[in-house]
Amino acid sequence: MKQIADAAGVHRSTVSRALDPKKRHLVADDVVERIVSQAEILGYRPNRIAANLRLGRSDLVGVLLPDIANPVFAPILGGITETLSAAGYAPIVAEAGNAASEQISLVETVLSQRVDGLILATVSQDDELVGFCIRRGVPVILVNRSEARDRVSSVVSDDALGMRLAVDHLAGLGHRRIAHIAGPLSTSTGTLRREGFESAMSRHALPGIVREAAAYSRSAGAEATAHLLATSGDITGIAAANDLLALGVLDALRERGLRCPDDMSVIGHNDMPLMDVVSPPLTTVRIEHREMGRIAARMLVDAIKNGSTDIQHVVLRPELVVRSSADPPRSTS
Amino acid sequence: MKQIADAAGVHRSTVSRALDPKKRHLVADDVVERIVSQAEILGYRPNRIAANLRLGRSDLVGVLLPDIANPVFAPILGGITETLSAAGYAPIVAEAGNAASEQISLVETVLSQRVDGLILATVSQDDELVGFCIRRGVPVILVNRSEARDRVSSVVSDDALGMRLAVDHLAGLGHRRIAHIAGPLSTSTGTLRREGFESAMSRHALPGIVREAAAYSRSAGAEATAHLLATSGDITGIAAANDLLALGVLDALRERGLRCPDDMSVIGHNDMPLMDVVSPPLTTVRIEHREMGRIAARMLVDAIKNGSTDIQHVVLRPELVVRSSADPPRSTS
DNA sequence: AGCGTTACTGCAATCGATTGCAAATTGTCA
DNA sequence: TGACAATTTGCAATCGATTGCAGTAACGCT
Repeated sequence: MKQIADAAGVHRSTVSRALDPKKRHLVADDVVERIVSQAEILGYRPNRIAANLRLGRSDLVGVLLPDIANPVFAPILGGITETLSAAGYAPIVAEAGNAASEQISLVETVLSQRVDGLILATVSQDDELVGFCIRRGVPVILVNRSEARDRVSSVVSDDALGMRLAVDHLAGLGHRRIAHIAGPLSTSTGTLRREGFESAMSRHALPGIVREAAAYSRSAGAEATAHLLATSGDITGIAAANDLLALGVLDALRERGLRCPDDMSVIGHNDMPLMDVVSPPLTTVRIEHREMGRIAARMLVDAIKNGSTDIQHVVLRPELVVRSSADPPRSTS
Repeated sequence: MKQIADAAGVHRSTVSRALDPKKRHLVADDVVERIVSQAEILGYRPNRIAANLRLGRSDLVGVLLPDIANPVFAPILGGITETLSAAGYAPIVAEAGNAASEQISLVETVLSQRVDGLILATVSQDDELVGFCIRRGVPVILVNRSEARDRVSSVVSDDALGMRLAVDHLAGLGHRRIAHIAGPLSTSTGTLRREGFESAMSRHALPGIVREAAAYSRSAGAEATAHLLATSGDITGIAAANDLLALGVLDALRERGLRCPDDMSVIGHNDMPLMDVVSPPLTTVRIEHREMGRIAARMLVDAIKNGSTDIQHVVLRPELVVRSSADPPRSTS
């Protein structure tokens, strides 16, 4: 920059102004042109670090995901990066383990990069992480999962509606004995979907059977299903809180020699990639994850730029995707 | 930091030294203690941006992926983030489109964040991106795909071996008419796997039938398969360059009323997540993507820290995973 | 006592931008 | 012609660390 100033015969500050679109009007046109062409010649690249030091920002946003390999989070991350980079920000991704203490130290690390904001996809219902970030004064947006207390903005799917779609579909097919494989109740999705299941069931005046899985994973889903089948034998339909759990249900059924949908109808949640190609193609509740990421990123950028502290909750509308894993119950019933 | 200096009654530079483990020995023990405790009290957080400005670095690494939603890249990214954050670096992820021009401008954006290095998972065989980065003097590591010219380090899978495993398996089952759905030949994986296919076939003294898909996608795989079936009718086995392509093959077979593996054996490549649960469970070639990401990150960190410019190519050993999509051909042959 | 070490600590420059304030130049109007 | 306004440009401080160099004090040794 100094070189440009010398080459153009002006002061560094003039160069700075000439190169900033918002300040360019302060500089005479011919000087601007001289500076710009010199910058071109010298191959000038502004040093964002220096500018950011001065401006007290970093143009960086931290994104915390529970598990990068989980196909649900890939589209979310995609939507986030897309929107963020369009707004001139760059996402720093971090993969959080399970232990809360670990998470805090992970956030410490991310924060040490001086991120301007944070998008969390990891929070549990009552997460100390949120309080931690608030105390640090870092703008935070929750995505996919929300927290019980209303301390920060979030963008999530309408979990209650999603479960209602699933239950209504099963009930509409004629199922009466319907069970729910719940996700970890420490997560908002786990709790909200379970509540959604129960209220939807009671609208049909049906009793709901619920079994909580230890985690959002295939193996946990299989295990929960095994317990379920051992306890309540006459179930004909299962609404899982999550596609991964639904796959676990399928695993458990297969192991017991039961067929889906013939012996048992199964509905998932999320419509992860490839759910149309599993066997049987999974009827599930679709959530627009990519859009979720986009909105979250947009809200965060807004919060950073305008310093707006008002919290708002965006709730996306899920949609039932009917494939082949749910059929009417066998006529024997 | 100035506050700490005042509170402890020393100069800022002393504080800096006391807080840096590598320089702490230059400061008297009691002073260190005073400074550390004051830092604690004042809740001091070092400003990495300032330090990095001075040190001319950013502790940031750019990661370019062709498509975040593609399940193959999620584990790679996972391995990268894991290793990077352990080394004190943070990954900035960017999703590259297809157009090369777009990619360059994307890299410009990433580079404007002053990243210390770059990991590219996007390159084509002869990619101007690589030259661009070299000219800019940014350390680069290629992952998953390599380039034809040997200008930078890379970590990839042994594509030739992978295809040989697939072909040997099919041939071992008794198949004689085997086709290959190749990936885009502009990518190293496309070319190398095709070459691997052909040389493996000739080892068995079999003629190889090859059809190139327009992209690594299900629809492109289905399309290529449709062409293939229309042209050469007596094929009994297909080795796809990629699981996504293999899923496309399955789609095309289904549409024609052909069953897998009864009418046609299919082998994929990559062993993406969920390939065990599709119908039929896919026999495929497993690649340790997460490990690939780890190694790439480690190599990049090494290149950044030691400024080592020597290029090296790490080649990972793939492994055949036998599931249910490949059986002996029907006895009619 | 005198001299050379060693151990600390302070000073001030530096990294590369941004920006409020002041100065210089030119233009405008009465 | 003089006063005042508008337009440009320069000056220098600032963001928050790092570090080479120099200076001081304490210590050891003969």
